[in-house]
Amino acid sequence: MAVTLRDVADRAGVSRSAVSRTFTEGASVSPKTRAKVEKAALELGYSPNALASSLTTGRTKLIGLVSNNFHNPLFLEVFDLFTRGLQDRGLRPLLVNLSNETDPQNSVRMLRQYSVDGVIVASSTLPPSFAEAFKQAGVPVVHSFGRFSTSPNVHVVGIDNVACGRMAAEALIARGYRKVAFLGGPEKATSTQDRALGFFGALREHPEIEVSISYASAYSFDAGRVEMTRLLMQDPAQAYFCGDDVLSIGALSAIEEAGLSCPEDIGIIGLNDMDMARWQNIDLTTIRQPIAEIIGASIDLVVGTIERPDRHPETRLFPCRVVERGTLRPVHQGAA
Amino acid sequence: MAVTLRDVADRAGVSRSAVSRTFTEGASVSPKTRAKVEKAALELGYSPNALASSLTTGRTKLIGLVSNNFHNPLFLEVFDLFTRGLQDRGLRPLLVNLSNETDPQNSVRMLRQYSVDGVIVASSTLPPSFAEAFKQAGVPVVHSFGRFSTSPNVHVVGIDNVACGRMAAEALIARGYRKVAFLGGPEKATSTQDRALGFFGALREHPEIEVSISYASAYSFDAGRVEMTRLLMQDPAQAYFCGDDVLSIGALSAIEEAGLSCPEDIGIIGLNDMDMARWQNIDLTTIRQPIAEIIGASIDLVVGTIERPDRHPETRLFPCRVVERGTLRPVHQGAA
DNA sequence: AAGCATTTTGCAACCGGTTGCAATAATCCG
DNA sequence: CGGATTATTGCAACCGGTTGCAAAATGCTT
Repeated sequence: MAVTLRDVADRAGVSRSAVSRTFTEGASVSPKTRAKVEKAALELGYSPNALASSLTTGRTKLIGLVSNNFHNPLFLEVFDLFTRGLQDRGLRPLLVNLSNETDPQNSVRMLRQYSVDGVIVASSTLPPSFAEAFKQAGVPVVHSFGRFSTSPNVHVVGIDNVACGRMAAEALIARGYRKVAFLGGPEKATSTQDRALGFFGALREHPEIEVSISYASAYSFDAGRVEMTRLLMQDPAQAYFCGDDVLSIGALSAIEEAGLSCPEDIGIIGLNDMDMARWQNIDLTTIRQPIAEIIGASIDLVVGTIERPDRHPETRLFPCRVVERGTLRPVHQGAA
Repeated sequence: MAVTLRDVADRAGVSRSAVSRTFTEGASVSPKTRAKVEKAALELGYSPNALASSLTTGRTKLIGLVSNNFHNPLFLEVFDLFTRGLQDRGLRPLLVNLSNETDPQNSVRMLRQYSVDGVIVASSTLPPSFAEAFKQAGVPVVHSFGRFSTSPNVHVVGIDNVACGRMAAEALIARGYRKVAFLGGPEKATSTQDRALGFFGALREHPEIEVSISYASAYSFDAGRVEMTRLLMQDPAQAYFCGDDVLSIGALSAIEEAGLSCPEDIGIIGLNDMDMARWQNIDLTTIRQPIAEIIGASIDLVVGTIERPDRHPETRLFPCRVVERGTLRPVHQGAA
């Protein structure tokens, strides 16, 4: 069936070790035998079995990529960058979809059965304990898009959600809004809590500004739309900081449907800056998460931890910035 | 380090074979030894190494999932369904991102090194030769979202693009549009060509309707917007059949920006029915691809081919249907 | 209790590679 | 050219499992 080491060795008239060595970086083979082996390998169409070699080397170059965000368009970009980044380093992503799974143990067991070299948990909604379960099992792990912690148990890469909340508040203040609100994602998500913390923290210094809070049931278009529809029936704020871009677009839809317009009647600022946010018929003012940097750092960390497993857990947070578009009125208008 | 078969065997006081058999479906083990083994395994936290066993069984339960569509939101749904569907059958997707790759040989080699049991090529833009390269290499393969062929070399699952083109034309005719156009994706993509064929085929029976054709440079928002902007400066049609939903949204953006409105001034019908199409502020009339069925069938086929490798190549096409929303005027208005 | 059919079990070889070690070959040096 | 040094090579054991086969144990029948 498949052509093996032995076949090549026979045809080249050398030992199996010789063949193995020609395909092993930095092993000792004479140019002569190498040539013979390569010729035979080419003729037979041989390429070494990565799984068999992993048995002795202990490395599979497989990386578990675990996520539960298969409904947020941002994550298509995330998967794109992760797969490309891993491939560029000769690593292979084994994708795990956690959509209706909550217990980490199944994933841990499965990924250990496949001897993954490391795991990347890419999710802002999974609890820290999820990634920690991998660490517990002795698998190098980093939690991407995770929550900041001063004494982390695992590597965490992401953004400073508290700072983002503050940044959003400041953006609204600078534009002269006097009645603002936080329209968060699911209340229990730690990212939501952190952002609320920053948001209200910044506003505490501005007692003249009226603030309120509510939560959408999910980071989704529908949830954003439903919640904004509800808010509009009461006494809406002048501007909202929404949990993420998808939620924001749902809110925009509700605003439009109510015959109001943005930013004239109500301002919206989102978070993520997914590709779609720049589409001219959406044109969402939002806070940009530098996902390429986050993903690059995540890969660096997991690779680093594979090389030095005892490496100290580390948190890397990347700065975000407001991307000015069309759903918030310009700054100068609101100058006091 | 990791706990192995031998450790369990020692602790349970049985042979290694006994342990192996307890973890092998349908092997002969007495209840007594099974109990001993399970106890020991539990105490040690043992779970069998899938890769080691694949060496002898010849099955890895790894499936290569190959795609180059990491910028079309539809494919997030596609990846979600594929990963879930594969997981449900105990298979593991090894994701391969082909974004800037055109030569299949690298992917073939890599996936063979990992002894994948099968490969799913999920792409509407890759040529048939890509999937065929896997077949050539003896790897069971199915091309999802591929092109119809009467004598296929590999399994193909998708939609009948010619029929979709026809369906789009009929939808426009039924709504009384007298001047219609095809706004395709990249001209060289076979899906584009097939749809154009169906579109113009249906319109041939209606010589009273004026038709024209143009192509966007990619299946992307920007490309759709650019092309529609160009079209609007000339003598635009009353309605357009766009290559896909993303392209359509780009076109909508251009129409809106030109101060025109949809469907009053210009009608648009897309293709795919990705989740976003139903968002009320997009509300795109489109042709629905039944992606869940396509993906289910793809998985069935790849699994079937793994079991019977000599299975005859097969093409499965699923019917599409028009999803009535807000970017085409209603049917009755246009009744002759 | 003996005789026979069935299960259960362990041995050992094997899956496709890697690698330490000792033997062999090549190279260098005076 | 001989001896010392270094590079190359093959053997054999091993990685963590599976499996055919024959021996041992069990169950059944009379």
